[in-house]
Amino acid sequence: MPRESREELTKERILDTAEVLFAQKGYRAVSVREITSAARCNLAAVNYHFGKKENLYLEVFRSRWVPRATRIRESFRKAVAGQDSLSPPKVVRALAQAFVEGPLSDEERLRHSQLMTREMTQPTRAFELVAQEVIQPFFKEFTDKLRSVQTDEVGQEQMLLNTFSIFSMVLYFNFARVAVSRLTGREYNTAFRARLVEQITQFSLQGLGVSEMEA
Amino acid sequence: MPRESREELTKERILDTAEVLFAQKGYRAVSVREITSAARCNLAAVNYHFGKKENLYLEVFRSRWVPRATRIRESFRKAVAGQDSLSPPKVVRALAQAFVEGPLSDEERLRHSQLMTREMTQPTRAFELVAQEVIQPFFKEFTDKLRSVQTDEVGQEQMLLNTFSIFSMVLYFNFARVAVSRLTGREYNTAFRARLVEQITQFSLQGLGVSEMEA
DNA sequence: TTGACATTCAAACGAACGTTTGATACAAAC
DNA sequence: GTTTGTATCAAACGTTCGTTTGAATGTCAA
Repeated sequence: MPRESREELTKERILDTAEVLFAQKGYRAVSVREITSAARCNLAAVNYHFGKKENLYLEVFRSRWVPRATRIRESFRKAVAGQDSLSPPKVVRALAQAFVEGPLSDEERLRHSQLMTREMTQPTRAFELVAQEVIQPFFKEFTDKLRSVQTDEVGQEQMLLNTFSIFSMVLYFNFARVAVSRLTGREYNTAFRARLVEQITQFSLQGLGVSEMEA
Repeated sequence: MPRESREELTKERILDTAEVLFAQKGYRAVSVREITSAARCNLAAVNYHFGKKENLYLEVFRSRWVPRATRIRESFRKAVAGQDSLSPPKVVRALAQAFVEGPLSDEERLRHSQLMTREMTQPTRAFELVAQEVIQPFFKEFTDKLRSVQTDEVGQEQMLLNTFSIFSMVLYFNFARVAVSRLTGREYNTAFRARLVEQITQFSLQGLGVSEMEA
């Protein structure tokens, strides 16, 4: 086997597998043995490639989660850049779409918000990474964009809280699928996701005090 | 020692301790040894009183979480019952207040939403309990109350999604304290909680399409 | 006082955990 | 052909886990 390509393969396989399992069950509930056997490699491979389990968890965020978040962000950026004339409804809808219907597959989306929710409820060393490299810049970009097209003056803190409100819906409708599905009786298929984008967009726009003239 | 009172004491101490630890760290991250030593009792006490660790977790929800949810619900019920004339703003504000400023202490509130968020992201056997005995009836009570004072006709599913939207904010501002505090630079004190109630109320009312004439 | 029952306790059980070790295989460098 | 460095592997390390055991303690009814 070539010296580097095969190393890469195993390492990548471990990262892919670990991300899925960590998202599904959480850090503590996943054993190194479970990861390595699912990734079809030896138990010692984790310690060889990452030193210890905790480093693997961090590397999952660095090499998988952050890039995915970047894809979402770029999806939002392109959506607003592609418009002739921008308006608050368009900006908000672009955000909701980027997260709920965006570039991610459905599995990816679930994994993404599961990992994120975990770090928000019980932050580990990965939270710093998430906050600094993703949440903070993304929040800034969104609020800046929104402020640039909003007519009435809105304070910094008010703007931030509004963003949190919108964000809470986006996150909730992703991570609380079980509860939402159970209570609405609807599955998370394409139609329902489109419905959720509509809900988030409309509710947020009105929440922001914007009349919904244009789509 | 009297035969029953002391049994109660140990059992109750275990439940209190277990709830705090489960909420903070999650089921897997808390060991039986950690619980029993924090509750100042013997390791075997958990298995004697609850059979096994999993049963203890369930009993925490039965004997601690559900009653607390009931207290929140009654706080909401009294708030709307105490009004002379009801209006959507009053109903929504009653909900936000019940959750964010309600009958719970700040620690209790955090514990409560931590446990709930955990069950929503990765449901265990406790989720059925939470869904059946708390979420479903509370959602029904809230939507019924809101529908009774709303002028325009709103469909069942739309109503449910609106409730989810409101609920997502309530939950998010509780469980994502770390992120919210970090990004707003504000601590979760009385003043900020009042600010959050205002945010949730106003955002939701507008989201519901209600003009905010009365407080 | 005696017997039955409830509760606590120290000690140990086997299983699973994260991590380490030393041997082995193999490709590239000399 | 020998050496060097990388990657994989089975096996074992010591620790911690949930659970069990059996003796000890205390309480109350008979």
